[in-house]
Amino acid sequence: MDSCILRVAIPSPLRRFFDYLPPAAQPDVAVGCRVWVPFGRTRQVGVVAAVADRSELPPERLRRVEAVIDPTPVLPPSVTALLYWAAGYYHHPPGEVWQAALPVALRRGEVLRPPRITRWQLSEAGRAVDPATLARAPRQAALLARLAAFPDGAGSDELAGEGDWRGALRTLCDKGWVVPIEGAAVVATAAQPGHPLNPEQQRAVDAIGAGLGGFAAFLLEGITGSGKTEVYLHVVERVLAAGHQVLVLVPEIGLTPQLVARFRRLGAPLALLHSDLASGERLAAWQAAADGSARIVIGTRSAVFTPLPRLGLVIIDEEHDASLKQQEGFRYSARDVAVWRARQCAVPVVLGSATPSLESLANAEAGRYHLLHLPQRAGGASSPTLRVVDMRGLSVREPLAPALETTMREHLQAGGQVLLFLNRRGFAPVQMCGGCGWVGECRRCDARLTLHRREHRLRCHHCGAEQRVPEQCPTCGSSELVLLGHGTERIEALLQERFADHVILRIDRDSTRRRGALEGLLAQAQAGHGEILLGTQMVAKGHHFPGVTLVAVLDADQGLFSADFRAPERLAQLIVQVAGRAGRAERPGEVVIQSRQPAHPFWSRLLEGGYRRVAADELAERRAACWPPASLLALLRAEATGQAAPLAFLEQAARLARQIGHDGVDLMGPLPAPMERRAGRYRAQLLLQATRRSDLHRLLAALAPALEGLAEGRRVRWSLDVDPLELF
DNA sequence: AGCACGCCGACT
DNA sequence: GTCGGCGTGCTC
Repeated sequence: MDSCILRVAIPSPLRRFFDYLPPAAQPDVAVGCRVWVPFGRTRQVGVVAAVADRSELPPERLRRVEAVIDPTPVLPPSVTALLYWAAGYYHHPPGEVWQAALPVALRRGEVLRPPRITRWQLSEAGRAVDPATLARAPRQAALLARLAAFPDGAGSDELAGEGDWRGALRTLCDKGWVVPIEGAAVVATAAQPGHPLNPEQQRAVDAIGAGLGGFAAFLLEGITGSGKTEVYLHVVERVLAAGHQVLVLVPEIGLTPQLVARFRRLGAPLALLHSDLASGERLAAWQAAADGSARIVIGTRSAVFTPLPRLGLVIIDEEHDASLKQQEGFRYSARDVAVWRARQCAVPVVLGSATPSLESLANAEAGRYHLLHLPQRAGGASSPTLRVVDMRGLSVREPLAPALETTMREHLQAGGQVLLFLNRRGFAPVQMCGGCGWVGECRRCDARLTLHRREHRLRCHHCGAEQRVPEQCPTCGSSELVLLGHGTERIEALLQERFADHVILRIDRDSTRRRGALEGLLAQAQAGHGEILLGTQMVAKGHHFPGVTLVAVLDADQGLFSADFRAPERLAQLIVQVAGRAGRAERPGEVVIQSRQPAHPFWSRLLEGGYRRVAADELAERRAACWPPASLLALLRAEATGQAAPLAFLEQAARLARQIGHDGVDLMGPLPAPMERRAGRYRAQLLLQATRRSDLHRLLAALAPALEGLAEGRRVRWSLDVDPLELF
């Protein structure tokens, strides 16, 4: 047989593989190995995706692989198969898909070495240091104290903390108090006993346990505090005992320190994979997963592609969370990829959430997922009560209803903490001239500028642009500038007046910009020092505030009238997740929702039937309106500095689609994006909708490669989003 | 994307 | 006379 052909995935936006001849000295190269290849006038790292015996190209056009980087494949056949599927499903260029599966160090062509990382240990001298001498170096003092708890040395996972902890660590090393040691990337810790299960938890563990050894998908719906994590842990113990690995996907690792800590207590070697790791650490963790030494792998989105030779179970925590979907470039859903992977590897997958996505609920209804329900809070804590406070009749300048203030005082008096939720940061979202009606608008976006009073800036929340706050109206010169609306900064100021004898902690992107500030504020809040906590999105996810007995949603109406068909689902999820912060301990919680639309049916559904009732009604509405999950979407987006180019490209795309034939697929648009101009670029989109997956795929399979050839495509930045979450 | 080629305008 | 703007072509 004549020499074989290597089909290589190369990072480029082109939707195809590239064929090469193997090096003359090495005719056999395995699928999954990285290779250096000449590509155009450059040199690239590619991954062998297939070995063929012939190429569609004439032999004289084939070039030769320059060097084979890996003696054995970095990607096993199972991951290669997963990537083929993902590239096909998302109609994304394979080179970028294969690249997404590799840690950055491997993308650059670095050679794999044994997975060892640096751990740090106190030296003799370090153990003798009197902490008092480090009073003016609090980070060094904190690190020393933490290191004392790890006699065998600690990795950066254990040491990461506030501010420039790496700098502090370097100083300690320079002083000779801390010494680096080379060690395995993952180490086992002492196992600690778990908690006993209640009957529902036990049923869930038994059901999942019965599914081990084959594919099955479980939707674990457990209200906050119902003990989902405990169910995971018990199943994981069984998987570990059978000698298998577990993959745990989480939306953001920073939000799940408690989850990670509890998995750690199982005592099995555990690797974390997330974007905050230095590239060497990430590579070491990836290798530990790939060589099987890490038994538990907890990671964010891209961890779904990690090689796991002994995979026995996949867990997706907070499966409804939008962070599981990549929002740029290769726009994959880590949840959906994970379910496919579990099926391919014949292992069970558990999707956990207190507020499951409508997609997953529909899958459960259709019998594709087994629904496991944890209806009660573990440990007998009672669920919070919800109530809507009518804001009608109250001046728009007043952000707090008197009834809410009264309730706040009651809870504070009883020693409870109060958590106020407002999804709008800054002082005021609009600055307007009382004389002529001028409002501060962003020069680069179709958006208003938010006033940030402390920094004395007008800031655009869409592109980050900043301006000085004008003293007078730039149009008419009037000095009568009024502020409309309330952001967290303004509510904070108001609370400081009305609740002068209480501590107020504001937790939003602005108050936590400094490194370590979030950890500090959270620690303070969780220790019970902050009597009133005020926060945005940030407080809705993950963190527990055991002292909170009252949660109030200050402006819940925003999501009620949005053009986005997912808005009600998101609003319900947000409110239920925020409500879950209350009454975690023995004290029952109370949740107050301020609304100027108290009669809206959404509220009665949520109050009477909880998340499940809202979800059921929304699902019915989606089916009536033929939105997902009753239909399938793909969104073709385009943006450019000029207004016409995106629309022209999409018109051309729509014409192509008609040429190809779009039976079973509706073309909606092209239309300018709801916020047409953002960061100086005009944006437009073409929505494709189908009831059958096969119809949509048939069209996209022909359309996506054809778009690459469009001249209009060179004048815009375009991308294809299969199963889009955001229609903007 | 990343790079090179080629064809037109405004400069030393 | 060139430097450089971006439209176009190509990548096994």
